[in-house]
Amino acid sequence: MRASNRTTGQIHRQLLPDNLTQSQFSVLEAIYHLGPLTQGELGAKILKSNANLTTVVDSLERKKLVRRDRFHDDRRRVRVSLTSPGKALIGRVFPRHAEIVERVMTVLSEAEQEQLMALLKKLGTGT
Amino acid sequence: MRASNRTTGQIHRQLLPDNLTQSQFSVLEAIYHLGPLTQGELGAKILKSNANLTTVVDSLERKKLVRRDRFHDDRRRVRVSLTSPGKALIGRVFPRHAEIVERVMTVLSEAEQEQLMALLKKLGTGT
DNA sequence: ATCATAAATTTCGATATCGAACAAAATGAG
DNA sequence: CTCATTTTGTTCGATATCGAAATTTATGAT
Repeated sequence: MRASNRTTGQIHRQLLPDNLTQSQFSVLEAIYHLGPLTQGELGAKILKSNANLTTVVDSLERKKLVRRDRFHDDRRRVRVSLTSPGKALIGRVFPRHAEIVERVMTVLSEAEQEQLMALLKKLGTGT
Repeated sequence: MRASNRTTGQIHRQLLPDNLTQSQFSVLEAIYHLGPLTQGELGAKILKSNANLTTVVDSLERKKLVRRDRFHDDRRRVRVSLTSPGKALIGRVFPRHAEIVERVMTVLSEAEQEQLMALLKKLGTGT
């Protein structure tokens, strides 16, 4: 938990000036790199509940950073995509984010990073 | 994050029947094993802000699981200690908790657990 | 003794976050 | 086709959680 807090803490701090929470950032980043996604898909991606996704996407929509559209062929599903301000924002913020993650992780050598990934993968999937 | 979620998720699930959140449990557990602590000390221990500790201790106090006393020699500080129902509850819940952590962690061998601890310690302290 | 500063806690305002209950839409069995 | 079931998302009620401002108490310098 301490390692996790330290890492996400630094990530969160760099998002503050842009008034983004970690979840909001994660949603923007997911769409930025994967293209428009369903709320369900976003939930799976950022490891949050569907109920929570409703709230987070609401807040992003209020800020005009994303747009919601119903699918024509399955009207239960919502397609979440970036607006141009949203695209501009994440395009500006993401590089700094990548730098920070990079910097935090350089506490460990390449080999150690690989080891850590392997161990956490085991622990995370339970296999 | 996935590893952290899986672990804390299982911990949280076992606390649900007793209406305890993870933070509430962490506070009870800390006092149970270390004796009465200050809210500041509790915050440092469970890695949460002082503001948050006020809320968590409030909820535990409402349930009569802990007691708050001001120190006589420094009335700014609050001493948080277990009531007898609190002691009974944590005494009952903790063993199950330990089992679950144990079970989750046995996905990794002893050696792997040591490795993981060492790597996370580095990452967590930034050294 | 007095006052500026520091420390511990609380309050405030804003989101996050979840589980459960609900609504709407799709699907599949007969 | 029709109804039960499943899927997707929303709403509701509760707590967590933080940073910043406020409050109370202690401390140290003069």
